[in-house]
Amino acid sequence: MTDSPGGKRGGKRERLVAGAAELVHRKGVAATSLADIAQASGVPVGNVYYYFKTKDDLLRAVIEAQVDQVEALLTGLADLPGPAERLKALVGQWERMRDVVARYGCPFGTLAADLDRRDDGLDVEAAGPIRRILDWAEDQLRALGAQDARELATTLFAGIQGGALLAGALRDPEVMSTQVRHLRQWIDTLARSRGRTSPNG
Amino acid sequence: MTDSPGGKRGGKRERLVAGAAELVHRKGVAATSLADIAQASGVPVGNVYYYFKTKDDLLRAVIEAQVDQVEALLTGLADLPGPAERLKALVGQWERMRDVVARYGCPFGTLAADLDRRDDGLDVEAAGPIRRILDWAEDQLRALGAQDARELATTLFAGIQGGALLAGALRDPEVMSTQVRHLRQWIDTLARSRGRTSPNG
DNA sequence: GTCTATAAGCCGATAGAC
DNA sequence: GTCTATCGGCTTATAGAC
Repeated sequence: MTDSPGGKRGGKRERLVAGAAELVHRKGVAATSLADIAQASGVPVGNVYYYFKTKDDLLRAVIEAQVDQVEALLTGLADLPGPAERLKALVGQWERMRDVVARYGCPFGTLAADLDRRDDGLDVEAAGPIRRILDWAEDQLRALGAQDARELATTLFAGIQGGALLAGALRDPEVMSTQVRHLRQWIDTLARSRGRTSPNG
Repeated sequence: MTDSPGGKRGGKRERLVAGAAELVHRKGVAATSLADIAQASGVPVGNVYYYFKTKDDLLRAVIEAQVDQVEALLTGLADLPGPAERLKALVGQWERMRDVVARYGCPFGTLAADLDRRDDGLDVEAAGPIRRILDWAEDQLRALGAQDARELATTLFAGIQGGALLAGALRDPEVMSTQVRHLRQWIDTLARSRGRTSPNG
């Protein structure tokens, strides 16, 4: 942030990415203009193109920031003693975000949903954060003794994303909390009786 | 639909609503222009405003069409012998739509997610189809003997919507199918042991 | 590196001929 | 009722002064 002369940037690139991430989350990709982002980031409109060649380039940077964010989250979870604790701490993240989620949805889910209607590469990239969480959850569930870890990870994360979508549509943070509580109980059940294949039964 | 002279309409209104529904599903609300809709519906651009005063008015008609669609679906399910059969037939709908869902998401979920970022009335209206399905599922689960029918309905539909979102993000119809299979098993478990409160355990 | 000014095109919405 | 032509505004992106 504090740059010496000759290479000074003033963190404008970072501010643009952060501003884009927030606006894209709140208004959606198509409804967010570069002018909006520039203004929210305190950067002149035309100057955006010095840091990002196109709007898609800026979106790519937002996705990369999300991937870093997920990576940092999962790294922090690694300290916890067991896979069940780690999985419950993961879903706890959406409990902590419940008010934002109930208003604008899950940042990862909404961005992926926004961009997966495309056909260029950006749709695949936008699924990165989700894919990373699924892979990690699969590892934890396997460590927990689950046979069909991938399917269980999908069901777990589908519960989170579906809960986030319904909480947003109904404008009710309680929906997210209820869903998180159910998923925590399910993880406990799974931890107690290892090797069970049915995620819901 | 078949009009006599003096009041002839040629079904243009219906074609506009159908075209708007399809394009809004595939490209999203903000990315779909009235010109796109008019062209897809075989109606001149300026003529759209004879049938709908604004773009939001047309969106409102799309939502109403979705509500009718949900109502027809649920009415068809009423013939089935028991609540468990009806619930399993409901989730079976997303299995049948799996290819579309894996490409463009669930029509109800994506439209609700698109519009719930707003603050005008349209965000609440867009949640109508989802709310209707939740209410119906709650009734079925209560008939099945569940104590916390509303929470179970939320968990069930969250599983569907989350599965649809993940299937879309990962571009994998199998994700939707796997999720539907899990939910069917869960309904069976629930039907066998009535009164259990935990949806996953 | 930073910023203003503006190009070129698409948007929702309107006016008015037929 | 139907359609063409078009307005004003906003969009992404660029040119070029400083």
